Amino acid sequence: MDDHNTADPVTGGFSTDPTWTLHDDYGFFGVTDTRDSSIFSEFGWNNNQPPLPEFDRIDSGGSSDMPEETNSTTSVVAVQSRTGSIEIAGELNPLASSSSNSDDRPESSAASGDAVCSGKPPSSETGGKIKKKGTKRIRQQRVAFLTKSEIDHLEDGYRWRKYGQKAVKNSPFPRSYYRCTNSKCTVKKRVERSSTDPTTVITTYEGQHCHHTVGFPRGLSHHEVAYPRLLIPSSTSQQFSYLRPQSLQVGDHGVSRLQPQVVSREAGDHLSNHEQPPTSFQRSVDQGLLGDIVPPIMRN
DNA sequence: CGTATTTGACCAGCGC
DNA sequence: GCGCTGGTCAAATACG
Repeated sequence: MDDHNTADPVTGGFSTDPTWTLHDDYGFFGVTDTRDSSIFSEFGWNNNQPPLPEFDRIDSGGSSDMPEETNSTTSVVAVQSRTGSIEIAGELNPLASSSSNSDDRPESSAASGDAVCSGKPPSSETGGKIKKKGTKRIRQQRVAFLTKSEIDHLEDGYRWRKYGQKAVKNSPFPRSYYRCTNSKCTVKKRVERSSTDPTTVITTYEGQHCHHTVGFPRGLSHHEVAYPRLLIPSSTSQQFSYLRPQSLQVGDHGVSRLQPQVVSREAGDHLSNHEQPPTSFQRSVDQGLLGDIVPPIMRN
C-alpha cells in the first residue's frame, strides 16, 4: 500500500499537482468523450460528477489539439481520492462495487503490485475448481479505461489469454475476461462494451505486471510496467498522432494489432539508448496513450 | 501438434 | 435459504 515506490500505479504518475496525494490501491482513469454524458450516467454519475463525496476532485482535461473532423473530443477523466478508500471509482460496475470493502482488500503487499508476481498461478487465488470455501476472492488494484473504439480487444503491448466470457446484465454486449500469458503474472483484464454507448470499450486492468511488455521493447518505468499504454487502433483514434493508420491490422480474432515501427522486440530485449533520436512519433509512443492525451497540467 | 479460444458448468458473494 | 450475478475453470474445439 505504502510501497508504491516512486510512481503511483493508479495514475501512472500523471498527477503532478502537489495537492494531490494518491495512496489508495484503487483508481480510475477514464478516457472518454466528454460530450457524451451517458458514459458518466452509466456509472451513476450526474453532470460529470461522481456521487461520492469522498472524492476530492475530478479532473476532466480536454485536449484541444484534436482535429475537429474526428468528431470526438477525447479527454481524461481522473477520479482521485485522499481518503485511501476509493471503492466505486475502481469498480466500473457500481452494482458490483459493494464487495470492495476493506475486508476484501488484501492486507499484505499482494495488492500493492510489487508482489503480484509471486509465482503463484492465477488459479491459486481461488483454488481453481477446488476452491477453498470461505476464502475471499482477493481483488487487486484496478484501473479502467473508457475507449472509443470499434475493436473490443485493444492491443496494449502485453499478451493476453482469454479465459472466459459472460453475458452482462442489462447489456447486450458480453464481457470478456483475459489473463496475462506470463505464467508468473497474475494481471487480469476485463473487456466489455458500454451498454449505453456501443462505441465505447471499457477495459479494466486488475493487478500489475511484473514484466515488460512483449511488443514494446524499451525499458519501462514502474508505472508503465504496471499499466501499459493503451493503443487505440480504431478509425476514431487517428486523432492520436502516434498512430499510424497504414500499419493497422486486424487479427484473426478481432484483436487489433498495431504495429508501430518501434515495435519489434521481445520483452526484456532493451533498446540501447544511443540509437537514433526519437521522432515525434516515437516520443509519443514512449509516453503512451495517456501520456499523449493527458493534459500537461495533469502531468509533468 | 502446440497454442489459443469457446462455452457450459461451477463457485462465491450479495440481496431479498 | 434461495436466486441472481460476476468470476473462473476446464474440456472441447478451432486455428496456425
